[in-house]
Amino acid sequence: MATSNLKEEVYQELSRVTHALSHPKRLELVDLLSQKAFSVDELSHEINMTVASTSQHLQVLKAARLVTTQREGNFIFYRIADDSVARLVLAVRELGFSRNAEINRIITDFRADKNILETITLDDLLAKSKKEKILLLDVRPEDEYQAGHIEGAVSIPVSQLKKRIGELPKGKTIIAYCRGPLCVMSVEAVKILQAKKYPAVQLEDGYMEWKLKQEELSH
Amino acid sequence: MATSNLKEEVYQELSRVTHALSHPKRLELVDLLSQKAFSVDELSHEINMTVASTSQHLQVLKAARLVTTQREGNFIFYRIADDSVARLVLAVRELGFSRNAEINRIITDFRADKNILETITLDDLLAKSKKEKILLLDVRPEDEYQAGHIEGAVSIPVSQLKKRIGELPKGKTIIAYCRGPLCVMSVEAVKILQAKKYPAVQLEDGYMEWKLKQEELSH
DNA sequence: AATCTATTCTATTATTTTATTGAATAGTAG
DNA sequence: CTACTATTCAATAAAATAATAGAATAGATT
Repeated sequence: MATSNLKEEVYQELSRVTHALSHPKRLELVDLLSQKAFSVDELSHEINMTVASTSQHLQVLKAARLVTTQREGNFIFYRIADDSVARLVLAVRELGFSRNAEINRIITDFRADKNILETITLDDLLAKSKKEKILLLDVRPEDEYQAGHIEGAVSIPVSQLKKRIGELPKGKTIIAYCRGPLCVMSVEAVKILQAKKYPAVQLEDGYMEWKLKQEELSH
Repeated sequence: MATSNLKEEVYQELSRVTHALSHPKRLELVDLLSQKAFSVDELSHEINMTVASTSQHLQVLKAARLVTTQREGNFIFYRIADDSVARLVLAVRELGFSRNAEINRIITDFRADKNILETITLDDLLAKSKKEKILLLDVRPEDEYQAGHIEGAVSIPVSQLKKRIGELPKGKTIIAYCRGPLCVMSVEAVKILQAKKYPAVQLEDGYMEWKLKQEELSH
């Protein structure tokens, strides 16, 4: 009787995962939650939607078991269920970046528009740190830095960079990073740094990309 | 002007990929195409849908650049665009298998129903081959074997197994594999083999899982 | 107990997706 | 050229999804 429903039933279940990730805002939510836990209210501002809509999308992610919730006082904090969820979204992004001409056009246009000359990846980072003295700068909001950051990084949120720029040493190349390739905080930071004649470069990857890579290396 | 549309536009594009994979039949199609190229007609039989519906789903996959087409005579053959697509679907499956209780229930029930006692994974395979003499048996249709198979495997499609069972050596443990964990051909094969007193075990993984693992190892 | 706050739920409307059917198309073979 | 085949397209109806606004809820604070 249960002869060949196996495939149907399992694919049905699996499609709940892909379906949950099939909406752009939900992809964005998972990417955000890869950084740290957020309240619904915070998330709604980040993704620029009403609280009610944000909540709806979070329900979908929760029903697919991609995120979990935890109440803390008045707030309900959403967090990613597992690093494997971040890994899946990363795989989607890499597939898109490597194979989708439209995405490449969007990013190329953006870089041209922002006069971004040089960016480096995590793979380049090690090589660069051997050639010259570098300082790794985390420009995300401080609570994200505290929830986890790339080893050796120093925290100055981009919002405070102008007034705290004196804290930075001269004579080192500053590598600024934020949430990842779709986050513009490091773009902003590099612009500020270069205006003050600091040698600064943007790291394409963010904290979660580094973390996932660390885990891979330890296997 | 293009100040902060970057994220929106890219997530929009990325969601085309996840959206294409958000339907159970389309997941199944991609899994099938991981084995070899198929015509629309063949695929429609495999996934048990009308040719028109199958074609529609294939258009969706094609629009998301997950598959490509090539005409050969009267037929149009669909193939997977890239191994990274198979890798993505594998990641979805692994996430589902590891974290979704419902999927585990479905599979446990299925195994109980079929009296399946022992299955092994690719990781177990090497260890087992050192302990005892084994024969790796590919029970998929022969054209799939010819399109690519696990190194050292011998082909006897499950449909021919009963009459060709004499070709198999006695005294070796037979490890039967097919398209992967959701394919029942190896289940069937093991049942036939055990009925004839051959020591036989089912390999959970299939050809594509092996191939992706090989690629990983070579990096 | 009453109030306040963050989140979720409900109802509604507009939009998108899906399966089905039958017609149209592109290319093959006679 | 004609008939044939595999595939795609087009039209339809049913179902699912999404955004919105406002009501309801659960827990914290007073």
